[in-house]
Amino acid sequence: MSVEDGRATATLDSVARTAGVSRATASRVLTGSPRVSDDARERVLAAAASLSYVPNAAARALVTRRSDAVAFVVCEREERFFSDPFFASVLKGAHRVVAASRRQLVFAVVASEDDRERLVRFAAGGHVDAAIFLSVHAGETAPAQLRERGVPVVLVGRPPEGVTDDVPRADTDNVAGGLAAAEHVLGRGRRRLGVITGPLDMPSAEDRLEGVRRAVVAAGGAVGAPGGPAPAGEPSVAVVEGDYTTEGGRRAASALLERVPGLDAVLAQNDLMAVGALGLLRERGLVVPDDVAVVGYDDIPLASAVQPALTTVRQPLEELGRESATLAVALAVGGVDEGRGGSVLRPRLVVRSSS
Amino acid sequence: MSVEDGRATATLDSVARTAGVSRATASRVLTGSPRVSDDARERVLAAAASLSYVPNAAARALVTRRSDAVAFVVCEREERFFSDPFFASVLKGAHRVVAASRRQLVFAVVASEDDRERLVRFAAGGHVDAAIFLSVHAGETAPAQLRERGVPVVLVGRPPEGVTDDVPRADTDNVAGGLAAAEHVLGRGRRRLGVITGPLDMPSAEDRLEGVRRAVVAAGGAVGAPGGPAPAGEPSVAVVEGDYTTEGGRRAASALLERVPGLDAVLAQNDLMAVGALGLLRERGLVVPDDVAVVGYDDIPLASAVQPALTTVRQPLEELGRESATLAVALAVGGVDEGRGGSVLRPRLVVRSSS
DNA sequence: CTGTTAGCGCCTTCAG
DNA sequence: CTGAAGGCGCTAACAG
Repeated sequence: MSVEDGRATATLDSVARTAGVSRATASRVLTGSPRVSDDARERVLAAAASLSYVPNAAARALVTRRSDAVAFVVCEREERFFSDPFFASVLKGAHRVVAASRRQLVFAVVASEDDRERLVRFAAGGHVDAAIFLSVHAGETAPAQLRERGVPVVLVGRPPEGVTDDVPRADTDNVAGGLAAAEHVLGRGRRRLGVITGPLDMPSAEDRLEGVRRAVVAAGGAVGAPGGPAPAGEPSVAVVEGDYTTEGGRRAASALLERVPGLDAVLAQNDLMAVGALGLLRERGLVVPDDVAVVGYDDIPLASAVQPALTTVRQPLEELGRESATLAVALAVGGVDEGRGGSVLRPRLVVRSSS
Repeated sequence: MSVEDGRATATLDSVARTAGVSRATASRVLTGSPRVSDDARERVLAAAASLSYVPNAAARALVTRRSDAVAFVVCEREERFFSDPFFASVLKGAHRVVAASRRQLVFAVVASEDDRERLVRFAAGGHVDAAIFLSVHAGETAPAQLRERGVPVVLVGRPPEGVTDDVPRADTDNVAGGLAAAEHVLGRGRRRLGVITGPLDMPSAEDRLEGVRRAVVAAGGAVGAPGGPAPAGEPSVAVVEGDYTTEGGRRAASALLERVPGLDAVLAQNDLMAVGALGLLRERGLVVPDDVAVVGYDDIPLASAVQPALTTVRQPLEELGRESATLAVALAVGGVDEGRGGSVLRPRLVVRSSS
């Protein structure tokens, strides 16, 4: 500890002075340039330590045009964000990668127009070198605004029409996931399927549903005719929109029960809704899987903890986070997003006792 | 849209030029100074819009020494952070306040030494004007480091010894909370109490336990002698350390059952552990509350959803977030932390059917 | 009300 | 290997 520390924040100049070198040399040491004598390096490091020196990020960013931070932006209200472990897993994967690149992950919630505006100023203003967006709903303008202002953007999941064209993204094959779930129950003789979708303003919901449709059609069934009594043996599908919450799953299951006589399989587009359905079915005196099979989506920890354990379509969530972060870091280095591309991960059906 | 936009990011200078005014005037308009003619204002605004101008945050921060951002730092691994709704509620309250002050809330996880170092550089470097810390464990050095470098710090909850002296904070009265829980069960005739604490490297756990001790002593009981058979009618307390997770609650409840013959009340220091205890007790064939009363802490949504609904000590979580954010914003404006103080909120017992 | 003039702290050529 | 010098984009006095 030097005689006087703290107080006025140390600057590169003060470090250089107490080390007895020029600012340029001090800068070289602190940025890790090799062209410095060991002697000078040592003295600068000592001075910096004794002064608790931390480089002024603003000054540095002004000249380097980099902040060494990456934003992780979730376009949902806090409740949703926290109640669904989906986000936690993706964030975790992203955090790993960003931290490994020695960058700071800053995490923001955009739930209102005000939030959006503020985030754009923050990010486009230079506080982050790239941004990862999750849960992008129809009409979300932030990604486009950032791109327009030169901030590289990565999306997790396929964005709705018109959000941005041709942005790098990390995604899973939702059609394949829906298909796998439906084929599974059809293969076990289920015929009257009910689907509980996510919010339909996100393509992931549509895609998973599309997968189900394909499976049903391939099995010789009709789609979308919820009412009419289908010939025995011919599969049918009814669809109810949910909201990715447990409570929403309950409501949707109830609606399904009302609309589909003989319902024998429920395909929920996330595990939280599947759990809600499980609860409601039990209350109605139906046994899972004997009377009704239930399949979830995501494979969050809860899926294997409930009774009966949930058959579900596992998404590689952490990997999704890692993938998106890897893209973001690459773009942060490269400047704009000439990168394109991205990757599509494969979901995998995990069969447990609910089906 | 002007003929050429995007491309080279717009600067104040380019805005001023296309508006036909000086940089100073443009700056005045953009920072909301009143001393500008309507005419000039209009032209500058138009120019800025047509160029998609966003002020360079680094340049601005360099001169104003403010970033208009506040950090919300949680010192936990991602899992914990997301699995306990406690954090979500506090974050939500903080987000409200920070957003209302037109600042960006940036949220960071510090789970490793690397994370810590990076955060200190990020925050002390000027990317945020203040930092709110949650879940500060013994030995956490980040708050002190930031203070030393001139960044105002606010703590949620009382910090362990030696983390920082005399930092403004928002807290609840944990002794009162523990006391209320214990008095409640004692008042209903329970005599063999078991406490499942949180991690004991945080004072909140110690404080809640202290509250229980006081209640037991006041009721003429002995404390800490888990083994020996106490005279009938004389209350006793056994203590097991938990980790704030559901699974940890199960384990702790099991340990308690083993160590305390005739156990008739479990006081868990958060709801997640109480739920774990509930599950284990049921498996062991014990009926809640007939055989054993269970009391939780926090009052997260799950508490009222489980069967039987959990009696618990409600913490005003969102208010805790609002309080801490209010302090942080005040400090961000005022510069350093001459503020001190902070406030202590009162928890409240919510009686449901588990006791 | 507006333009001119200085830097904020740092990195980076460019000479030595 | 090191020092001197310039400028990143913006705001804040200071004159006009």
